[in-house]
Amino acid sequence: MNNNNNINYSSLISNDHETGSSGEPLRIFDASYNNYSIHPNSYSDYTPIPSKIEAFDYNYWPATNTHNILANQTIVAIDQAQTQQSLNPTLETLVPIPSVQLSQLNASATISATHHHHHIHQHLYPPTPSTPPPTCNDSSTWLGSGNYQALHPTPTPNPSTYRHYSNPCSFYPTNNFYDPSQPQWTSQPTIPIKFESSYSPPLYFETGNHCQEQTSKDELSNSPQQSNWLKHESSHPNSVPPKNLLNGNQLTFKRKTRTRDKYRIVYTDQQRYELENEFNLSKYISIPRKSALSLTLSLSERQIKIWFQNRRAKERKLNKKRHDVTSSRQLNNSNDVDSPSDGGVESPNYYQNYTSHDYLQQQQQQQQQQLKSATAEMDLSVLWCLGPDFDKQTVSSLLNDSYCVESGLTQSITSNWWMSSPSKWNNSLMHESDVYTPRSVMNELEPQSPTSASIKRPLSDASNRTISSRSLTNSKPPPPPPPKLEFLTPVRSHTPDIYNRVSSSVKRTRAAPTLAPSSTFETPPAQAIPSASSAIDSAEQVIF
DNA sequence: TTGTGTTTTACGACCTCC
DNA sequence: GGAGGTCGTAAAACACAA
Repeated sequence: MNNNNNINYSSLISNDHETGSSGEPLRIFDASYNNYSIHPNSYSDYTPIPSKIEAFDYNYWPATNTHNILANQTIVAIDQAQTQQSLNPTLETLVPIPSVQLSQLNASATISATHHHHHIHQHLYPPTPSTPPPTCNDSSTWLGSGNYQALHPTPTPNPSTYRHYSNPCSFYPTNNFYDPSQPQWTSQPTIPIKFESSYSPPLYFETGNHCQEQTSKDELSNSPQQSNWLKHESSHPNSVPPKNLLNGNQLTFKRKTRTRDKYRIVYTDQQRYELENEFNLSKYISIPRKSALSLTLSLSERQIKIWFQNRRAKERKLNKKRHDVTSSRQLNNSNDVDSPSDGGVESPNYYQNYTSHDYLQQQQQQQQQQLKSATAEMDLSVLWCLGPDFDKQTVSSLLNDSYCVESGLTQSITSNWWMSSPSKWNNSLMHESDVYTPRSVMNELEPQSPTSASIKRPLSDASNRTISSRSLTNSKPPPPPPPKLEFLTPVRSHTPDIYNRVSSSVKRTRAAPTLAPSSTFETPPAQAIPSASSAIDSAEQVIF
């Protein structure tokens, strides 16, 4: 399979290569990031969260306002100096740090290793942290006084002993570094590094044991022997690997298995939140966006890609579940229309009949029950901003954080805080060329019509590639969007239903490939973006 | 505290497209 | 052949009832 891949491990680390190759400079967080509060989609169903799996369903994740909260310029202002001081000069040169530079950049050694087979192309766990792991008391981490993780109740295990790889503190890079206690924590240069050689030109490579824990099978399969063993090992977990896999040389091969305790990490709420935001805006991440998110969240691009894959799978699962429930309901509908036979899953009709008033009421009840605290008078829109997947303590902590409330939360619900129209944006704050911008903002800036998008985002953007290429062979119009459901949110979205960029109805199915490949392959960017883009265009015409 | 079910990361196999 | 897609699944992390 990939036996002939003689990986030059000395050339695996580079700075963000994709950015350079794509021609689209990285956009680091921008102050205007905070300004976007348009709920990214008008897919406004509401689910009373009967189960956790429904939490993100129908995309009522409050992309905008949560951004407002968590990336609030005021909140992170304190961090600016520290962050920029600690940033390495290279990064500063490449990406002028905006005021809302996410401060994890100073340790954003998002490093992924080479892979040479399919999507095994990126290490998930970079081997070389650039700085010692920050402590949870590190004031230079997220959100300054609104320190995110300080608000997050995730316990802080002893790094030397913790076995679960929840972030020991707020720093994202800890997600990527399995073992912060390793000596290299203190011995490596402070260089944010990406480690994904599928695109990257070689810069340098740090050999040593730090790669051992994080290297995947395929990535290490640089010899037939190793490959064969790894293949064999997958079915014989207890077999003994060849010696050269254990301690052969500097590249001490040690398989990363799924059976070892170091199996997966848990993303922080902030990371998940950003990913959810991106997902709400587009079910498929483009290469530039992936690169930007990678840098911003200190996750490898592979992690982001896999997260999106898993997220789509979750969406499909939910849709299927919903469809099944709807079908069963229809069967039983003649006898008992109101029978609560959903088991917690709502039909589309349910969503349609579920008004925002109901939502607010239920949200209020839920939160009052959950918090059981002085938050009885909380502004529901604040809670809404936090999204469904923030745990109760996080919500409570944020609500009780006066700094947060004063600087971000309350602002997020005011009508004039968010400048919904791009024309209102301060151009001095928007330098898209060097500033990471949420996709929702990008959408406002760059309506992704098939023409303009493909021009503005050339080759590196897979979405646009598919727009320009696949759409040529796909004469079938995109499927009609599902019925939109009204959901009056505290900040009413202007954005059209980007959800419909991905239509599960055109999903390619392996079991029944009855349609022509060009029309059955799930290529949402190709099939859906044009319609969504035109909708965006028309929506912006309304806005302006 | 423990058992159990669910959700979240991550991977492998296999697919299509370019 | 490489990219990213889905699908199925492993296993950690988590939630919650008993």
